[in-house]
Amino acid sequence: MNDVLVVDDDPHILKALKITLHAHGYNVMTAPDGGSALRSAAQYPPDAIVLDLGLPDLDGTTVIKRVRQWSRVPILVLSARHGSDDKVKALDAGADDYVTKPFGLDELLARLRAVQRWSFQADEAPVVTTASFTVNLAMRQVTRGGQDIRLTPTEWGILEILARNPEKLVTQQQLLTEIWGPAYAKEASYLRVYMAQLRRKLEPEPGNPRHFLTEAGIGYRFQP
Amino acid sequence: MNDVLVVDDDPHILKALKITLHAHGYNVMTAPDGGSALRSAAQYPPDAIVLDLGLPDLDGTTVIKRVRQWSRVPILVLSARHGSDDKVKALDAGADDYVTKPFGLDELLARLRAVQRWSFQADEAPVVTTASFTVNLAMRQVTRGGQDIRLTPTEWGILEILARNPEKLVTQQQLLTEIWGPAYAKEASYLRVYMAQLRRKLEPEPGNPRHFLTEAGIGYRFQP
DNA sequence: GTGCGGATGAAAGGAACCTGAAATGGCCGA
DNA sequence: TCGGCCATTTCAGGTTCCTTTCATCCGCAC
Repeated sequence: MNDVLVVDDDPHILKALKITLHAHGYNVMTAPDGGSALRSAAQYPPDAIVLDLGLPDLDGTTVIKRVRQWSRVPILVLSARHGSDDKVKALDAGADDYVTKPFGLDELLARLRAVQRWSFQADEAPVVTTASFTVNLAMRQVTRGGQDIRLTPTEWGILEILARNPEKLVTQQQLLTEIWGPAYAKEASYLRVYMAQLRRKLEPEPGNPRHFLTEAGIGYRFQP
Repeated sequence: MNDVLVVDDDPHILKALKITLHAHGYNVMTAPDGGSALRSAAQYPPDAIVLDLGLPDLDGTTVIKRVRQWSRVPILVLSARHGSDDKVKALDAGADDYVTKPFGLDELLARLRAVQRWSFQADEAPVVTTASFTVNLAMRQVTRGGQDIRLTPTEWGILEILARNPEKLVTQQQLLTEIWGPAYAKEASYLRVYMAQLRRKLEPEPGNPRHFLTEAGIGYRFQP
């Protein structure tokens, strides 16, 4: 709930914002231009975007419109331009707030809190179903034969990644780095422990898995 | 969807705003001070409020807080004061945007559209009922066996978030950042204190909760 | 058939973490 | 001054995680 993507072409401002936001508990990602901002937002969807309008590659409103095609994440625009024309365009493109430079950091933080208040409860409900169980990603809930299955945080982390990539082969490194961090990329035995627990809780026949398939030496595949 | 309540003590501004907004398709109600604004908003709930901070009777942030006790209607603040302190206070009291005078009418209209975008989708059931108690989100009231239950502001904040997301798993971070701010995202022990108080007040068997379920290491789930 | 290496699944123990309950001091408004 | 609310800490009990060990399985070369 605290991932913020900050987009600005000035590295000094980028750094200053990163430090300030981090000091207030946000987990900050940065991008220096529109293209990388869009890529970053697609790969790691943030919970808010702070966007400078004066980018080297893309027009600011273009970035807003592109993001709005697939996400309703709150967008807070920073700009040096005071013209009301720019403000109207950015806001109507889908921005949620517009702050002109220079701005107070207190104000920026307060506005960030304000735009985040709304978004918190507005996300979609993707559901993945198999013959044996159902995974509700938004509710973070797994049901099997009408019964709720209790999963530990680590078990859920693995299941979530697999369920978001059905039928795709997910490598051990991907899972390890996502859940334990890059330093654990070689600890494949951890995966075996938790895959076994997932199978025990969800597979009808844990010894002969039908949904969590092992690809020896490479990774795992989730078969709905 | 177009009823706007405009609050300002200057009759000229009031009239000018009324004409402008009306010309853009809004149905405008007006109030010259905080007291009548609150009465008007309660009697004819508007779809947005444009609020001048410099009112003769009540402090602006007081008006915002009072409205927020029972409504999430978008509030757009107008003010002559540029100080960031006023902005932060108003935004944290529950305002959705803050415009300093003098402002362009185009900008005001664009910001009004921006804050209204969110409220479109926010018409959830204002009353949540469980086997043991009833939560009235709009009236900020909890009843149990016909008796009103008194909740402290923090307790209510937590209950409100959980009740607006029934059956969904709400993470500790979500609760902490919503209520205490992002900097407190790690203080999970605060949550335990207030969840225990909520359970004591609302659960039939506080030691064995049926409605406020703990998901160890992740968060809490509200089961109606 | 036999031996071998790499990888897998099962099991287990202690460490680390999470939880609910309770208690304390500070702050603020009545 | 008092009472209510809040922030913060401590503690015991329980759960989850990390890590290692061991038997098994599979493909492959000899």
